[in-house]
Amino acid sequence: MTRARTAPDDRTARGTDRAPAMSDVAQVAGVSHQTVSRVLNGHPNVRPETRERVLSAISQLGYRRNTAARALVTRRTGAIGVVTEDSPLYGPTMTLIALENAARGQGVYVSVATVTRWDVPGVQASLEHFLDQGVDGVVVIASHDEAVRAVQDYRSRVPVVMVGPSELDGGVRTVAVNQYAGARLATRHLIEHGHTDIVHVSGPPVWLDARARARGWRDAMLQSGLEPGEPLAGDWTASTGFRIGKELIERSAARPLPTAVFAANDQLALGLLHAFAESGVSVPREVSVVGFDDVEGSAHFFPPLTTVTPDWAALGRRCLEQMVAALDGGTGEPVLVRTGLTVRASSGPVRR
Amino acid sequence: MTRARTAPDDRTARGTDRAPAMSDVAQVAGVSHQTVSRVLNGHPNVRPETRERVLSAISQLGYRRNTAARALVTRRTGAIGVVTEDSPLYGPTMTLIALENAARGQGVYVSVATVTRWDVPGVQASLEHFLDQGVDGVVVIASHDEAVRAVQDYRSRVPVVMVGPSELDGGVRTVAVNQYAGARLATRHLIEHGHTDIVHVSGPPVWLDARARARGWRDAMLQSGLEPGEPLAGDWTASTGFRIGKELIERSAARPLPTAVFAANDQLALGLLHAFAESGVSVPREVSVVGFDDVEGSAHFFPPLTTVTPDWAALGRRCLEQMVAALDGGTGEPVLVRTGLTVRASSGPVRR
DNA sequence: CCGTATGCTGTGAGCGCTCACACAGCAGCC
DNA sequence: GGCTGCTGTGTGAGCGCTCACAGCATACGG
Repeated sequence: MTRARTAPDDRTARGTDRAPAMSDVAQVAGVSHQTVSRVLNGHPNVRPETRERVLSAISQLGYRRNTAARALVTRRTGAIGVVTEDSPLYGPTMTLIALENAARGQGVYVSVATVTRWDVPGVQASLEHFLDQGVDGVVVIASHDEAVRAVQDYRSRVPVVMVGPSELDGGVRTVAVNQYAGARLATRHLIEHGHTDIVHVSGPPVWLDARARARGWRDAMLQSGLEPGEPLAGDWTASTGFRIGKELIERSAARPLPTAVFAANDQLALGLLHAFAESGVSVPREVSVVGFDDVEGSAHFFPPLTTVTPDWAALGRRCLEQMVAALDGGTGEPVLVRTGLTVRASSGPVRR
Repeated sequence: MTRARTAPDDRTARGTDRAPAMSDVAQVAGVSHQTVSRVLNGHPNVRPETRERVLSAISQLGYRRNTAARALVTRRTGAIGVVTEDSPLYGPTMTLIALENAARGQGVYVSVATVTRWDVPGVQASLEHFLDQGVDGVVVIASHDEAVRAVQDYRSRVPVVMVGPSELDGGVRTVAVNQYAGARLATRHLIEHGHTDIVHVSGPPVWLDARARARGWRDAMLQSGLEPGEPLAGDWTASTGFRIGKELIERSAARPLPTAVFAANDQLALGLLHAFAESGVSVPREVSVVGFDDVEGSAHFFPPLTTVTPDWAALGRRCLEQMVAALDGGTGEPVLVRTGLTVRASSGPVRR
């Protein structure tokens, strides 16, 4: 009685090891499988009494709809893929979390794939991975030049949303934090405190984020009639911030220390703070420091860090909205999410 | 010619909008669909020449096997679910990344769900979510008491692996960082530098991790004939570390500052460093501080933090191994992953 | 009293794949 | 020659669901 295969007229005598199917529910409720399907899909034309019988049969059997069978016929798996970086960068992690939360609220499953380097083969391998899985759409959390190129070059059957670039050609939808506005906010904050010599330590220039932040700083400077000079190119790490901080101090014999530094992210700012502290340069008395991201713990850096605070949760939510719109075949305007500034002890008025 | 439904004898005339199916490949290659399936599944009994024909038909058509159809008959989706916390804690994030990397290497898809609070309903909702999706197994990254209870109480059709607890009853497999050994390592490091008054700031006691770390500290103290006293109960945040640091300083009139503090994680340590710096207490001259996790940037805290360094990548890999073993129906011994100690400037010899 | 509309339910096909099995061809062996 | 075994391939059923459509009531207009 527990044969793996059963004759057609024997369907209800399926092995006890097998999960119940729609036909089992139908039998228990005394209706056809189609009626069960109608109840499950919220079809209106079902008598309330029938609906009740079906629902109670479902809970009695612990029935769970088989997604594979459903996906086979509807051609929708209800899953989306998210490509993100394989290092725990704060922004991408927060975005992923918010995106997942929003997705679960809509009954969308979220699959992840990480990428070690944002090169074309790496990104396209992730896209392939998801297409093999049969996702309905893919979200790529990256504002890296090559990632953008990889996505734009890739013709896929499913919609793609990029988180990072502020807008893109080629039918790729975008959602982004307003990096530019955030950087201007930070720079203006420093200018309002009387700073005129404000150095920018940028992220790696192949990142769109890094360039947008640098542009925001530059434009804020120019608009106040200040000479921005060249930003110091870094990456996103504290080690590089530390190295650049040390360099600024070393060369201060020739070129005096700036009165303020705007770092492209909090890790860079952390490294700068470390370098200044180690060399006895007082922050914010001698140098003000402002970061970007508001990472966990930045309120307890030494001193607590003034930093630009993106609304990551909003980014994740808007991203899912874009994806849902794309799945429904709608058009999508690029979305920009606002940023705030959290002022802490690392920035203050000029004191020279 | 592009009707949605086609007659059986008309299968090859499917609409151009539809992805190619195995039968299309079969037609192009001049074989049966079954032979295509054999090639795809690496079945040995296929003539090399036939295999070549099939492979070239596959690449010519851009064929991709339909996972839904496959899952329907094999009862395996090839996907696993991962439940993790919806805040960007360092350890869980790193574990997820490593797990995903390992999974992709094995052709396993990784679906994620986050949990806001580790209570029974929350955890079980995530498990339900994954069972609805039809995953082959679930990994729960949590060493929280209630999460453990939720998982143990939940009778699921699929294997569950917990990352965090060092071992568990009820058929739940476990993979964990050796918290206990890491905490002993950190404590012994301090003892070897001559410290005798070593305070422990613990994580929230409902976390198994927190208790294991506290036990490691306690045992190391006792084995050296030192009196551990009661640990100070914190949570995992820098704010709490800051508060506790301030309290230690305030009461130092009555009870002198300890010469060393072992914090249950790096965030707590960061808060402690902040409190000490703000009050002019020199680290490590007056107090040594050791953390746990080796988070991004801990090398640039002020001063750079001595901390226990778990091998997160190994944790993720071992976790997937456990899952694969479970899927194959094998038995599984609890796995413990080793920890190291990264010594930096925040700890040093006693100077009193 | 018939024809049409409307609410509720059932029937059957088919999504694209894998599994079990059939079967042809060829070798080797009494 | 006939039996066995092996290799390579094809045939057909069925996984559990949704979709299109058929049916059978009851209602309502003429």
